[in-house]
Amino acid sequence: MRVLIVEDDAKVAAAVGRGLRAEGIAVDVARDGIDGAWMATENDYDVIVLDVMLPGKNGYVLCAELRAAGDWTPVLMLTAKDGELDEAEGLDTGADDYLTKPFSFVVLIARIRALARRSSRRVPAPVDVGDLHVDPVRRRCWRGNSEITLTAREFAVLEYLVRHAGQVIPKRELLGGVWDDDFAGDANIVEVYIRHLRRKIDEPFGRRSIETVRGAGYRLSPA
Amino acid sequence: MRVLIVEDDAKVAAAVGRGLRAEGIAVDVARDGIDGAWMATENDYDVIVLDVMLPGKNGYVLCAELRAAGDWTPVLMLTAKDGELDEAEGLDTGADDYLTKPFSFVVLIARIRALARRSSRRVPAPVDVGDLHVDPVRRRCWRGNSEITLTAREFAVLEYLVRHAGQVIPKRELLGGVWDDDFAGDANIVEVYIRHLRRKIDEPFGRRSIETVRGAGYRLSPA
DNA sequence: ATGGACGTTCAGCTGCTGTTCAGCTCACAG
DNA sequence: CTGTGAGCTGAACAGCAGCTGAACGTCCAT
Repeated sequence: MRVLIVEDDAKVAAAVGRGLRAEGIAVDVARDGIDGAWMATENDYDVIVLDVMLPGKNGYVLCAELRAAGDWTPVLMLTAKDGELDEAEGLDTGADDYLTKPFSFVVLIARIRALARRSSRRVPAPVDVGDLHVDPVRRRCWRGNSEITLTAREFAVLEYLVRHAGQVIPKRELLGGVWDDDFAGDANIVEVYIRHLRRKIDEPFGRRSIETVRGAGYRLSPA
Repeated sequence: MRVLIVEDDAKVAAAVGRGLRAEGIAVDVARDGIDGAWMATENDYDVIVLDVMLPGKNGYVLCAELRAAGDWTPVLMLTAKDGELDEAEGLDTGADDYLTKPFSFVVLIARIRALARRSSRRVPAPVDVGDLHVDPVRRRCWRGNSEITLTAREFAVLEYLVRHAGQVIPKRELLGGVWDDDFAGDANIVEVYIRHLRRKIDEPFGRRSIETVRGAGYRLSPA
């Protein structure tokens, strides 16, 4: 899952970002409305979290622009304090949900998940690749009848692979799709997680469903 | 991915070129508008990075000419300093994005990738030439029912041939299209890869689909 | 404070793959 | 028929992409 946060308050942005990342969600942060608009159009997010009060371009305007451009990515609007802005107004510009500060983390995450699940275009439904069964909503995964325990990041990688089953996914794409855009580290991290996944979903079952395509990337096959 | 940079400042061009190549992107550099126009029309790029201030022919004019000629390769315009040129003007002549100097490398690369991604959505379809089936997305290839394993470079060469099936492709064009344009090595490398491909996709099947056109190049035929 | 779970980094290893090279074949011109 | 150069071919080699186990640091629950 990939989320864009448009928030000028660095503290809030950092805190929310950390929290979501701990949940295995890839987070990009934009600090003003201009950047936010650009990132929203250039990338594919599951949910966009919009602060209402923004330098450059306020949240309502930004949201309305996205909708006008045909972008229906679910938007969660953050209002600075209760009553400051009319909820109805927020919903009218095309936001799908709103939340008033201060909010609890748990609620924020729950709402983000709900929005991601609700959006009909995406594929929140469980996916099968051969006898591998992945349920993004419940964050659980089975090979045949045996349930497999995965960490947040492992699940995120597997989910990405499953959603593009059969295709070759370049390492860079995995990095961009599962980790943050500004992830500075070594691309080797992808290999490490592929290793973890293989050890959990393939080796115990004598399978080899995650293939390496040298010089190109990885491919999840039903094999 | 292949990028053309039209930039008269040798320092900037060199730095950007080095950086992009380190990212695995093939880079060609033109030093003025005239050269840039010629290279842009002669080769097929994923993205063109245009400096606005250019000797010979400025970036806006060059971009407008490309568009007029039906070339819709994504263009990223570089303006020397903020406000020097109107962003709207840049976008109006057909540029897809702009960036003001000085810019950060990370941003430049991100924007280039974004532009390439946006346009690359149109070419992922599998191609058939006779009973040879090539699927670029899955990076797989079949002759009839038998799957053929190819290395990254072999696949790149075959993909190029398949996309221009029936045409005679000069060795130089293959070198330019599959390798980096300023590839320093021996052109014999093309012959070597043609040999590899023949051994994999023709000889085991008693075919001769890659023909040599002496003095001209190679041609992939459905035979 | 302690211990564990998790994400990330690191260094060494392995085998594949891209490239070079030298000698060969063969088509074509004279 | 013969010379020439374009193209063919197998082998050799160096570099690096990918694999792997382990160590490290951080966060969290106990």
